[in-house]
Amino acid sequence: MTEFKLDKARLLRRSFFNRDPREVSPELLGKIILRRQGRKVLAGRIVEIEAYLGADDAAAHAAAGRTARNDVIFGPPGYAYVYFIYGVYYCLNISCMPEGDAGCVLIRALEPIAGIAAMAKARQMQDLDLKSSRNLQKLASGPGKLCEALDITRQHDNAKDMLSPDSDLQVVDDGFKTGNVTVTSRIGITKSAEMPLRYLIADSLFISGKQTGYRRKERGARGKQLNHNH
DNA sequence: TTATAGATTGCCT
DNA sequence: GGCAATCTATAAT
Repeated sequence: MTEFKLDKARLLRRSFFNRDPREVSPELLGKIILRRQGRKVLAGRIVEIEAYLGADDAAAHAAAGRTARNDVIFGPPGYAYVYFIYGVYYCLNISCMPEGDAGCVLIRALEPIAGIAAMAKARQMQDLDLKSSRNLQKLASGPGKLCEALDITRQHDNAKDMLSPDSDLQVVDDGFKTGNVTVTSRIGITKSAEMPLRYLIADSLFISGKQTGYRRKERGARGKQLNHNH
């Protein structure tokens, strides 16, 4: 588990997201999604991200052009794009690129670091032993799971500015440095499935998917280590 | 107006 | 590994 000090956390700058999602993704790993519920603070460190581009990316919601549903992706950077999938779950993205240009990053998995009991309750896991790492790994290790854990819905959170001091849904930096960033192809899509746009902290225990030794090994073998300076 | 696929998850065998 | 759950956008009638 990585440490987290709320008083050291600072909102990311707008310019951070005013770029291509492929540049944003590797740097966004290790940053924190913060949810305020009254006096309570729920937080998770980002350990897995996918980049979605514009017209050139058939898998992206933006590919078919601007609509009421995907409007946020074309808007200014740093805003939450929340969509409903399979009639069951919500997924959280953050808009990238200058206003008018499409691009976003899908937040795919979080390492829970604050408000864990509240997250467990939201996930209907309040009766489980939260000292068990196996159970902690189930809290937010997927795009649908993390939205449930942080109570993120389209109705309440779509088009919300995640860089505003007044927002109850923010992205912050507590100074944590990540290593071991790996890139693989994206999960669960059929179009443009070969593009290497999934970024993850390779040794994190909190990435999405079944937590079996086989899957872990396979993933590591297929992913490419990314060189980057921090 | 009706059909179908989808950036997922958890339960079933 | 298979598949149901169940809403939405978009394609096909």
